[in-house]
Amino acid sequence: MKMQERIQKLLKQNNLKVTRGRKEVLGMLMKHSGPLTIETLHHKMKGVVNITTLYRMLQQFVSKGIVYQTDFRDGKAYFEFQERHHHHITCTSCGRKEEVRRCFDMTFDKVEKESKGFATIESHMLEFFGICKRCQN
Amino acid sequence: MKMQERIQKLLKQNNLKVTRGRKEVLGMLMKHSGPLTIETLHHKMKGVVNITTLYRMLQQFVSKGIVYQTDFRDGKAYFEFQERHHHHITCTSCGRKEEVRRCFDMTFDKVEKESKGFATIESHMLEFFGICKRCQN
DNA sequence: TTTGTTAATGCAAATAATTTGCATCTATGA
DNA sequence: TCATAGATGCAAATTATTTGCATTAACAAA
Repeated sequence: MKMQERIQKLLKQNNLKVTRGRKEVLGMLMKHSGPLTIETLHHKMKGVVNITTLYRMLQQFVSKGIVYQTDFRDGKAYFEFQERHHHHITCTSCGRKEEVRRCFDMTFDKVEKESKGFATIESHMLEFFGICKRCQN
Repeated sequence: MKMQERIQKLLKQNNLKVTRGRKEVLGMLMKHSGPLTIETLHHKMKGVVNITTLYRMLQQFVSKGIVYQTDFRDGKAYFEFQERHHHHITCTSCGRKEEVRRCFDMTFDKVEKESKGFATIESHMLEFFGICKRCQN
């Protein structure tokens, strides 16, 4: 399936109007591998969408589960479209990031069952921090 | 062991000077259960430490592994002193939080082994999001 | 195709979070 | 007691995020 077609489907499934802005932003996230800040994303899309709209758009994408939102302890939010769900390790010295392909979803089912106040877990965020080999030398 | 004694030990072990500010801040984090923002912490300690110092202090505590830093997708950082390491579920509707006592450290060892670029994982951050039972009704 | 409704967007401004530079002070080891 | 590196405070700058409101565009129904 072509990307534009896929984006259209994805938006409709989530009751979101198919606008030029959304198509472009989702497209950019799909093409780009790795998490992006709003600022960077805005830069990459110069002129296409206002930064306020970007904030609102991404909030929606995250709440619909289309986009993964995460945090690398540097004071800004990161967003990533994930072909397969995954996480990251970040070097606390240089910021280098590596994908963590391992999936923890099975363990997470147990969290749901053990919770008193929550019936459903919709999403999670998991990030690792360490010193990369390059920085260690 | 008394709390003040414990704090002193904790700071010395981490090559941090034992200052009044650090003792008070760590003490406050220990007494309070649950994650706090810098803003809230600053409020609770009115007059004792400057907010800039608080930022620097907490950054150190986190990098030394004394304090757990996390993120609840609301644009600010949260800090928690954890007697036993744990995580949280947050309601995306009302913000209510519940502790997740389950420990994932065994699984995380595997992440370390499987990584190419990182030899040691120093910390991680794991947060769950969903709708709490109260909001579901 | 036209129209009405509702959601989406842009813009300007406000607010909130975090960082920086620099001068001063203080904990601690010699 | 003294020297020094690290810790702190203050003011200001920077960066991230949100709000209110007016305008526009998507799309379902006529």
